[in-house]
Amino acid sequence: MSEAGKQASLDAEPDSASLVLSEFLPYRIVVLGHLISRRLARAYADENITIPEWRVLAVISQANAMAARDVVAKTPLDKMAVSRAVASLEEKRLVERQSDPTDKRVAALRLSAEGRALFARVAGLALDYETRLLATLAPEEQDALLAILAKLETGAVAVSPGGFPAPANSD
Amino acid sequence: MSEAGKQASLDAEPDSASLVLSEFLPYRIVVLGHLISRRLARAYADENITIPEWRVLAVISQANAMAARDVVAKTPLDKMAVSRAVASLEEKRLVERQSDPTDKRVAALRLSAEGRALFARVAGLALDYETRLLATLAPEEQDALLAILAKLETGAVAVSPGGFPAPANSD
DNA sequence: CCCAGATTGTAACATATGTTACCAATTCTG
DNA sequence: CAGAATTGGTAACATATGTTACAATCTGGG
Repeated sequence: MSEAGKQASLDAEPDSASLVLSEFLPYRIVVLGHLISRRLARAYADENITIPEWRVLAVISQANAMAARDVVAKTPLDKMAVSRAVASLEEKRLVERQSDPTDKRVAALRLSAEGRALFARVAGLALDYETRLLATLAPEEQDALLAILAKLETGAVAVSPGGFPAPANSD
Repeated sequence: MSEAGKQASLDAEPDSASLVLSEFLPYRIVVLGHLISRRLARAYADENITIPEWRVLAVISQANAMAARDVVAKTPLDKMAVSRAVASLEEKRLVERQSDPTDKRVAALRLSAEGRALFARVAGLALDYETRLLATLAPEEQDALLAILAKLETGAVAVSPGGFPAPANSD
């Protein structure tokens, strides 16, 4: 009932094109991401803000004012996540919301003075972390990383496991 | 009450070393990770397994049998996550658990035939995705990426935002 | 004008993940 | 061989995240 001794022997190497998790590139990138994310979270844990909140702060800080939908556009957060983060930031008096008279659905979001101060503090730590992280790489590697990241950011969206080119809903 | 016109003007570039989220390296890596994670999830969504479950399958598949604690060691999942994933996999008859007579706390985990088959299917898609993703890079870049990843994996653990060298609890 | 979409944001629920505490089994120490 | 300390695993709760549905606008034809 079998070809040449090809039964599932207990110690044989797996013949289905082996996938070893620890060497699987996408997995390694994902895990690295989690790791970095957790390290960074320490920089704002003291300030009592979450990751989505931090992202919202960072994006708003780049403009004088911005609608929630713009935060959605500039961020991997969906609108519900932004809604929650903004609500929380507003309670903490870090963000102020001023409703737009010409379109009552929208409200302009801007950082309060405290919000700006908090952001500055955290940004300092974050940039410091970035510097330290980059310092573990050789200068050529740092350049290479930027180029590679840019390509992967594009590629990861375009490419799909099945082979089909990315279902309409393109994150 | 001030040096040369250094007040916070509304349109001035932020003088606290500006952090632009979209150019912030750790952020980019984290987001790329999420993106890849979601793409990959499509490969097993059809098979109705979650990410932790997939990881457990992948790790177990590399050995004939393995205790839950070993999965914890080889994975970024904590023991609770592994416990849940294993429970679910057992219900789906993808993993079998055989308690160890010499140490009744431990149970050997191994893939069922169906588990092995499912893993092979998904691994195929996953490896395919990896290939496609890598194909967006030039050959030198592919090599560079591996080297860089290795360094960052080490570096991200060692380095902390504050400057202090990594609190005991080292993920 | 006014109605058929689209857009912006939130409520309310379902899942998933993290945290703490704990039990049972084992090992260590004298 | 008693405790005491450690280890493997899970229960039970708290929190976070994802999903669906919807209310309140707004917009663009006829």
